[in-house]
Amino acid sequence: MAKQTQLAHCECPVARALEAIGDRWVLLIIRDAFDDVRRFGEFHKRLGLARNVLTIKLKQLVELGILAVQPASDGSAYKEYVLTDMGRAVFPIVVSLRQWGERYLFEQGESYSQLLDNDQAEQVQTISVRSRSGKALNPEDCHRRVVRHEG
Amino acid sequence: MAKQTQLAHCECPVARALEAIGDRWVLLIIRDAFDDVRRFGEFHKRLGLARNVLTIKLKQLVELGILAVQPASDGSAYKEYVLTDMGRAVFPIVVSLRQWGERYLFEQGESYSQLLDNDQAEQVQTISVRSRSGKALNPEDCHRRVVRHEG
DNA sequence: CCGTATCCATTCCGATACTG
DNA sequence: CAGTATCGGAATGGATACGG
Repeated sequence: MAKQTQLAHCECPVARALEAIGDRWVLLIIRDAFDDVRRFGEFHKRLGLARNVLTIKLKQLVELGILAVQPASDGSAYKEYVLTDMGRAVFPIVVSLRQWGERYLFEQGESYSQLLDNDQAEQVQTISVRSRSGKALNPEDCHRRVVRHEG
Repeated sequence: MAKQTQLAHCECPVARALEAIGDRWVLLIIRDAFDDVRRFGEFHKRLGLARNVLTIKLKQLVELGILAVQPASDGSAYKEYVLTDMGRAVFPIVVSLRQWGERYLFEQGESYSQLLDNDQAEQVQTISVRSRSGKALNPEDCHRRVVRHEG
């Protein structure tokens, strides 16, 4: 709790982001939401986590503004959880995690799921950090400076 | 433990990546390593976590191959922890977390640290997912397919 | 200054049972 | 099917004390 408060008020955006979504279940829920999963039971089935935990995580995500609750599209009595713009903006985080995992965490011959674009059915580009001019940047090509947020 | 094993053997690279580095402290240690922090005491001072915890996290990161241990560059008796190529490859993950945090987690007037490139001292590009042809892709423009890892 | 070992509080999570 | 309430075990992390 003390730690959470620290991070949440920290001026490092990385720390704040981790405070919000730096949680295994939360990121996996968002990953599945990108796969168009919307229903409680569907999340539950795919993730295999306890239902009470899922309840809590979904609630957190709604409070954070990452998911929004909608009436079910099929007319059933239940809710659906859909990504907001803020939630959809997590996409590059999930994809960069994915690409790093693909690259370093699989042995020869193991199978894994790849991300393809719908148009060409080709793998997406490997995400990289780029300068305004488009040059790929390594960690040592960058530095940090404190500024004031102007909306 | 049961959960960890599940995720670690899962064929989803996102899940595996989270299993490895989906931990607040771990990612914050890597973030500081990008800031050229190398020493135990320096990590400790900047992160403010308990020393025993730091010991464990550093050991994990070394085992994973994200950090490597070196003799101290200043001739002192102690170790230094430096990023490997695998560790440096985490850069886009940290930067995308940063950009998402900047965008959604700060109020007007709050200050935060920004990432600039050394050459032009301009903010880096906002990270996005792109097709081979360079087109920006939204989550719904993509799909997944299972393949076999060929080195 | 670096790192480890022990102890304890808290948190997290799964299993289960229950409600609508 | 969707969601809540309770409980117990496991893991996490902080404080502290100790050794290199």
